[in-house]
Amino acid sequence: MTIGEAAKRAGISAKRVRHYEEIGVLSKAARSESGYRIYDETDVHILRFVNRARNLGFSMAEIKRLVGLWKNRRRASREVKKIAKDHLVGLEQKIIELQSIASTLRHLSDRCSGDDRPDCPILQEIEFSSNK
Amino acid sequence: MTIGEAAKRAGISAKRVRHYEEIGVLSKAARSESGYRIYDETDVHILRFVNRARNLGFSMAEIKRLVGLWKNRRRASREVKKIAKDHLVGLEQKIIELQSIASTLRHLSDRCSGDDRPDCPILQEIEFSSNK
DNA sequence: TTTGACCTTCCCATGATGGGAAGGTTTAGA
DNA sequence: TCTAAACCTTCCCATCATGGGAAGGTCAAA
Repeated sequence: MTIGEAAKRAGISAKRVRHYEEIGVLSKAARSESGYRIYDETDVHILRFVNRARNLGFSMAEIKRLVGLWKNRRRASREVKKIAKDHLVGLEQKIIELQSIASTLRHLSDRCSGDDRPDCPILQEIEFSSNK
Repeated sequence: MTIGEAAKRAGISAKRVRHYEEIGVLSKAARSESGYRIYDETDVHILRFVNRARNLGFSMAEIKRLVGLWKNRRRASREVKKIAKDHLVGLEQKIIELQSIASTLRHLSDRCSGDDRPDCPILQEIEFSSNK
């Protein structure tokens, strides 16, 4: 099938499929006589896998490794778990950071009248708070 | 003072200061005869403000507006509060999304032995889960 | 045969920086 | 006074994952 068909079946854009080939997540596609890329069910399967991993927030570098491990039936599950765990740790840190920021903003926002008056604790606190 | 001094006092890099000028967060700096940018205390003050807003996760577009409002003593606090609230809503959505992803990953990770065996629920679930 | 819907490669843009090159300026010390 | 270090300048490239679009070739149906 053509790139457009494969992309549609995987639920992503053809642009992305070419990109995934370029960065090595997908191996180079076979070509028709006229130069069109040719895909089969296995490729669609991989593309779906990539898309789902992406929805779990994995970076393309991580996904590249995951696809490699996924193709290899003899890999140790340890490797996969390590990638997932590392990713999870990063996520958890990010969540804590965002929660801290959100909490600060809620505090500031609550104390701002938010009307026609110019007085604004939000600006004042951004202005005078310590860095970080 | 020179750009290096101003940057140091604000706790950021000189690169960033030039960048902030380029995107209009900072107005164009005066120049010495030899073409060096010249800064004063007010500029350092603004740079610190920008850096703090950045630490609160505001985008440069939002910061640009905040700096504008901050300079204007007659602005309505409503405007500032709206920017902060909008930002907060975005943050909260992001947090929920990351928490959902983290929860899925924890679940997957817990069920993977993570040893020499090849069986790996993580890959299996990424493979067969529905999209999104 | 024409037309429209594909496909190809290539370049540019995003956001907020950092890196580094090539070249000019200033400052401090020998 | 000369020189070397430590600044400064602009300009271009890279990040990351993706979209937009141009210019041009291919294919399938009418």
